Formats: sequence, structure tokens, C-alpha cells
Amino acid sequence: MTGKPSQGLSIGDLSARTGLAVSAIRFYETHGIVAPLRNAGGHRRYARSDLRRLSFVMAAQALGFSLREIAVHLADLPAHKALSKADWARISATFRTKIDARITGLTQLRDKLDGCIGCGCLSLTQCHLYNPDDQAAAQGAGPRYLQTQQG
Amino acid sequence: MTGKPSQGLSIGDLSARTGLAVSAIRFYETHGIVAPLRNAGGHRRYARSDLRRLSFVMAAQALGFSLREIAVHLADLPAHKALSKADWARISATFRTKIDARITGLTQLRDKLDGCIGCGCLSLTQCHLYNPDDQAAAQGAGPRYLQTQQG
DNA sequence: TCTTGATCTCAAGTTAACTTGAGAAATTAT
DNA sequence: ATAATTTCTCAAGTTAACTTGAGATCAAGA
Repeated sequence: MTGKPSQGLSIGDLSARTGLAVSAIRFYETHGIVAPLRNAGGHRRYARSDLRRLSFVMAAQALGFSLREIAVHLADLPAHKALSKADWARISATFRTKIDARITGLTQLRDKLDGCIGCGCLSLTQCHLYNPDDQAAAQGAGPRYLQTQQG
Repeated sequence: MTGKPSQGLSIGDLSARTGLAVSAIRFYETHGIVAPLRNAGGHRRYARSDLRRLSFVMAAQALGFSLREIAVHLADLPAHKALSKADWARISATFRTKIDARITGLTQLRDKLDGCIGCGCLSLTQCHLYNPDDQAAAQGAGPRYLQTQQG
């Protein structure tokens, strides 16, 4: 800890409390997720609410959301000003919806996978697993340039 | 379609039937996911069972599993020989387990997120969301060099 | 005051999962 | 037999999400 609560938290403080690497926190700044002020010497000074922002980012990422998506949601909030409980509740609710959707998608795909074990289908054209509907259900990994809209 | 069923499927056939790009199928080969034979001219010739392999890969990816994980599971199977129904059932069952785990993780995180809305916690040290237990629950995105073991 | 230690900036490297491009053979269609 | 496709190989580019390294400056304790 810096010991000087007068000027807010240092990047090292944030790192220590969130477990994020200092470099990651700086990286997030370039992506508009946090926007710290600077002290006289040019060092970043964070508000306590930034802890909450970062915690939200970490949670959302663990749930499989991309930084871009997350940034969009955080953009809805006051930039520097502290997050109110209402703000937090609002974005949390939005995410709850997304999480629910994702769980639903996974459940459906699981069930269809079960179905496919029995059906022994080789023809993908009629395989449950490759209905376009399901594709949207869970977007997983990597640079899939086609069809990777944001759902 | 090639029209000559004598020699198996061409890479273009696979592409047409799975929707995967030709380049992606070649890429998968370098990662040990498919291992086609070659005809006289050096062109790849796939078995029908490779359609099933690729379909499995696509499904698993949609569920958020990495190619590496998928490759490990497929390595359990006979390389060139056709997948038996039993083989398919076995890996599907394994994946079912993983899917279940993922759903469980998402559900727990959702509930904890709900809890956090109410608690208004700013101290991450005691926030439900950042219990190490939960971290393992869902590994989402990106090169997280630390702590990204394989679960 | 001086010496570590923390930060700063900026460029470049890394992993995953592919795509794009170039130049050259093999296949297929006419 | 030709032209038009398809494939082949291999190198290099792309996106996301960060990390690593270099050289310089700021801050804090002995």
C-alpha cells in the first residue's frame, strides 16, 4: 500500500488487490476500460470504483465475454465518477441476461450432442449440431472472421 | 462433388459439407485433428468418418473448448480407421461431463454476481467473485500465461 | 541525500486459431 | 488437347489479449 490515501490508488495497489498484472491494467486503459487521472509526476491514480470496474471485467471474462463486449457495457457508465450502486446493478442485470442465454445455449447443445450419439448421423446437413440456430448460441474461440458478429 | 467415390472425399468436399474453410481443414491437420491419406497426385483424400471428426471439433469449439483440448480427446481414437459408434459415444460422454461442469460454473458465477449486486462490496479480498475456486470454474479468453493450466 | 523500487512510454514478442497470397502442379470440364 | 478449377506448399499477415524488455523518471525509506 502506498500509505497516502490522499491521491487515490497506484497501479501497483490495483494490481495487488485485483491480482491483475500491472501491464494488463495499463492495457485495459488503452481499451477504454479504465481512465485514471495522473499525479504531478505523471503516475496513474485510480479511484476506488476502478477496483469494481476491474472486478467486473475479470468476472465477465471468466464467463467468456470479450473485452470489446465488456468495454461496450462499461461505456454506459460514468467515466471517472464513482459507480453508483444503481449503475452496478444495471450492468449486472444486463450481464445476467447474457449469462442466462449462454447457459441455455450450452444446455441445448449438450442435449443435442446426447441425441447425436444415438442417431449415428454422418450427414451434417441434417445433424442437430449444425443448425444455424445453434451456432449463435455460444461463440467460443478465436478469430472467426466470418459470422462473428456480436450476439 | 468429385463424382468419384472410389478415392474418398476431397478437401473441397469436406469444406462444402462442414462449412469449414479449406484452409482451416488443412490447419487442423497440422494440429493432429485429421490425418488424411494422399492420392497419386499428392491431393488429400478423406474418409467419411472425418466428417464426424470435424463436426465434433466444431461442436466442441462452439462450447468454448480449445483446439488443444479437443485434439487430446480425438487422439484417444483410431487415427485413420473409421470411428465406431462406441468411440463416438465415449468421447461424447467425456465431453458431456465437461459441458456439465461448465454449466455448473456459469450458474454459480451468475448467482454470485447476483449476490454481489446487493452486497456492494468493494473489497475484492472477500468478494465471492474472486474466490480461487471460482477462477477454475470457467476459463474464458486469451493468453493468460499464469494459472492457465488445463482443467 | 542517496539508493532501491515503482512507474512511465513505446516497441516488439506471444498464443490461438486461422486467413491470405504466391507460384506451381494436379483434376476436371469442354 | 486446352482451359478452368482445385489443390499443394510455405511464408507471412490478422485479432485478441496480454507480456517482455529497454531506457528513463518518480517516489520512498535508510
